[in-house]
Amino acid sequence: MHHKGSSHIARSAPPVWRNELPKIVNHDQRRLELVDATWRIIAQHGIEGATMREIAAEAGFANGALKPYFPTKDSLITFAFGHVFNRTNQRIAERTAGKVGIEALHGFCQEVLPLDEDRINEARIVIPFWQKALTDATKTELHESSMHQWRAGLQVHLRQARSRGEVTVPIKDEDIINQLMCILLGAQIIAAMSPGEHLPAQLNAQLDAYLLLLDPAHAIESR
Amino acid sequence: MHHKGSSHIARSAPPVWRNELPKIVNHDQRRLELVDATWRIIAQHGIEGATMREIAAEAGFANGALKPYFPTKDSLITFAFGHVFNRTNQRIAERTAGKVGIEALHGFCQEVLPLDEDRINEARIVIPFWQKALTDATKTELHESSMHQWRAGLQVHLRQARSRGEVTVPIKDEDIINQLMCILLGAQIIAAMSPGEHLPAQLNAQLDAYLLLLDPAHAIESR
DNA sequence: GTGTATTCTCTACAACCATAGAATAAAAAA
DNA sequence: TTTTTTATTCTATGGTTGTAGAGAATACAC
Repeated sequence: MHHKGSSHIARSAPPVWRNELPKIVNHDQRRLELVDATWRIIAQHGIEGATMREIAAEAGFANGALKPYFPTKDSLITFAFGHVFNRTNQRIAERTAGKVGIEALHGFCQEVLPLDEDRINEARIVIPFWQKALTDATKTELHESSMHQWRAGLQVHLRQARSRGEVTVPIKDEDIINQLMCILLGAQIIAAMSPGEHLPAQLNAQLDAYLLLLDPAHAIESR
Repeated sequence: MHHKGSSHIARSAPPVWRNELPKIVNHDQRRLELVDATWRIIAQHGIEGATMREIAAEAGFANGALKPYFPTKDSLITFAFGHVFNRTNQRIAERTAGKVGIEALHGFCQEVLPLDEDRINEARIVIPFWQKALTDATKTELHESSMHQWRAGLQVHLRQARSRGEVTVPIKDEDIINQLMCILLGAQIIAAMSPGEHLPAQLNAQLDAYLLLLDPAHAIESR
């Protein structure tokens, strides 16, 4: 009935109850494989096409093989969304490590903007997530915590940029952060809806132009 | 089998074939009522809860009563989305009539930003539409034509603002328009996901701050 | 090889959906 | 009133979904 894998942390220690139990597959790794298949299905056929059967087939299994790892569909989807968020946040952390001010802001945004196929797919997955979060309380929490995390990160970098004189514009930090959040989320929609029309170069130019706006003195000089 | 109502234009002229046919309900008006019920259902229970039965019940009818007016669910949903778009665009047209330059840009954006409950609900409906458009070709067309229409409108107002000296910043029009589009779409997401946290005053301040950025000389003066 | 715990496949089922169409009600016309 | 046309309800159907669980297949220990 119960499966032996923990929900998040791989317990490699063998159970001491009775003698050795052979444990063939790593449950947590399998979960990641399934999430990866889910990710592929959603990116390709949208969330409507992400049925348990489709996901199982994409992962190379039959209908009921998912249950020991995700007892319900909702648990799978929630886990998948969380995983995409975590991956994005990890990329952000790596990219901004050791950077400060405008450079950190720039790196942060570049890791969210849909500049390559992977991140365009992420955007295609995030949109169904927003839709789900609109009606599901637990997913709303996940979403809000992520958004607050991003805002906090942007806030730190923005303060540093201000103290370094890289941002001189007389606008409240709150408004700048809101603008940045909107630009990031809006770009995800635009690029997810019509990729090909909005190439990486355009998104980059748009971001650079905005960051340049934050130091008008410099912007005027560079005219 | 066939219903007599035209798809868009109310034909009040009685058919001359045979004798007078009594036509009790205005089909086009009924269609709008049904779209309104659909709108309410989606805003309240999300697109997942928008089943034919729910929509019919919300409109005060039984299950099969919708068919003479919308032969299929897809036709209803598509028509509903189109109607929301049209309503937004009409509001924009009214708001920007007789205005030019920055003032027109400001009015345009204010009619899209989710500043009141109606427009927050519109945002809640647009998100499922994006998700549908991701996999449905005809809806993608509807979306893209709308986005191009918005871009064209913004372009006109931006050019006027430039020629009036209200926008002096050395950034390509294309980039500014992209930024505005992202701000508008992003704000829809943010406000739809967590209304209450992002009040109209905040969104207004954010928009004003951005438009002020477009004329740095003026922004610096006002420091 | 034999036994055992595990993993997966396969079938089944109940719920729900969009849709179709017959049956019924209503309302105007004669 | 009676007839005719329209409008709506109601029931039925085929398909799809998530979930459950029995059984076969698998891999390890002895």
